[in-house]
Amino acid sequence: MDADEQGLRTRLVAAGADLVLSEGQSAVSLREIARRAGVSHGAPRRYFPTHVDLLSAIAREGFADLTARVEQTMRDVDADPRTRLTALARTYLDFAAAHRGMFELMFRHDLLDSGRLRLRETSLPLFAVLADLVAQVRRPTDAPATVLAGALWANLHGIAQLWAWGSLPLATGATDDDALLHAALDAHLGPRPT
Amino acid sequence: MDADEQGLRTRLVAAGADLVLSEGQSAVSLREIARRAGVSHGAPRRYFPTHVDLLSAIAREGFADLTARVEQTMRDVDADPRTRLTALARTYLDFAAAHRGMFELMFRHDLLDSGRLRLRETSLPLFAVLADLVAQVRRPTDAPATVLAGALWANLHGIAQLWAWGSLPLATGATDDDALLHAALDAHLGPRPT
DNA sequence: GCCCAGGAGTAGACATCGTCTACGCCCGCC
DNA sequence: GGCGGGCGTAGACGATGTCTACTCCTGGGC
Repeated sequence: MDADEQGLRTRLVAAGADLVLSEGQSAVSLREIARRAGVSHGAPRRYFPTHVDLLSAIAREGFADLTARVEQTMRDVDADPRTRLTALARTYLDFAAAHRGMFELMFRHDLLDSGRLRLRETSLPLFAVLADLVAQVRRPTDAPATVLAGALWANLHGIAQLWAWGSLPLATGATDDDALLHAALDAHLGPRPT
Repeated sequence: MDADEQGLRTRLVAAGADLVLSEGQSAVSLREIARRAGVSHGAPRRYFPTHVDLLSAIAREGFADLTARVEQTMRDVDADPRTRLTALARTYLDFAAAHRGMFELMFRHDLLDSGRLRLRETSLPLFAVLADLVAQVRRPTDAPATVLAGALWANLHGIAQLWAWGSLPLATGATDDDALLHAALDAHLGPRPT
């Protein structure tokens, strides 16, 4: 099962993922992906009717990658839910910073709206992991579990984007995002138990 | 000072803003903007060396619009800082929902990174308004003021994007974003005083 | 009154892109 | 052994961003 032996569909998605990771979103053209995969510019069309379909498949790969990283993190840290949430948040932020182009692609609204490959639903397993942990640490006076989890996800997502985009470093003058991460966790989940 | 009498530079930015508001980001091509402004496709080049420069000017217009809306909101609501923060947050979310294409353009990382027109700095006045209010309601045990404000901004931004993009409605099953907004405010600023 | 220098916009060329269509090649099956 | 269909090629088309050569017009100096 060498990489060269895989189907063209798989190779196209892999080439696109490589490309967006290394060169950014603007480099992910149909024709460049086809070139990297060693096929003509018309070849992708047999598997992906439009460019958007191919990009959606690449974005799915991104969600799969992020989900896998989170699950690996969940295997690596101990059982305390709060510790696990902190590690999950750290993984999310690190992913966004290290794979900015892919992170951007994953949340392109035109891809999400296109409904190709049910891209929007692809984030649900990830949210489920977060929601499960949130439910374990939720205090009675907190918002309902799904609201609390949604608000926390949004906070992580906002920090990830605004930080990676450079807006938050500029506005806060901070040099790393750790303070923001812990501020968000403390705000939504209560102060970290010592 | 009729609109037709303004300089081409102004007309191009206005045409681009109209376009991104009504047709979305993919419609904001150099040539289409030039067509709407009634000039040839080469004309914008005299004022904006590249497409990115023109898009950055349009995004600046977006930040100016959002800032103006927030300031208008600040004039409309009473003096209680917490009430003002709630109104600010509501304005931010409404703007993102009502002007999705512009909101998206304003936070395109390639525009922010290009440094054209110091686009990234354009969000600072807005952040200053938020930070000022946050400082007024900050409790002694909270995170430092800039961190608290940054975390809250990120939360608002995350809710705005994930909600407008459809991810949060899908994940939480909610039909409006009010619960998320108040959950975020309560989390960062403490429960709303009755 | 003339000239002319330079700003402002036009128009065409070029490479690239996404999409569409017509065409070949090759492998397996009867 | 022939043939049909999946798989990929190749060329065309319109659109885009950028570059360059050009035209037009206007205003100031003599």
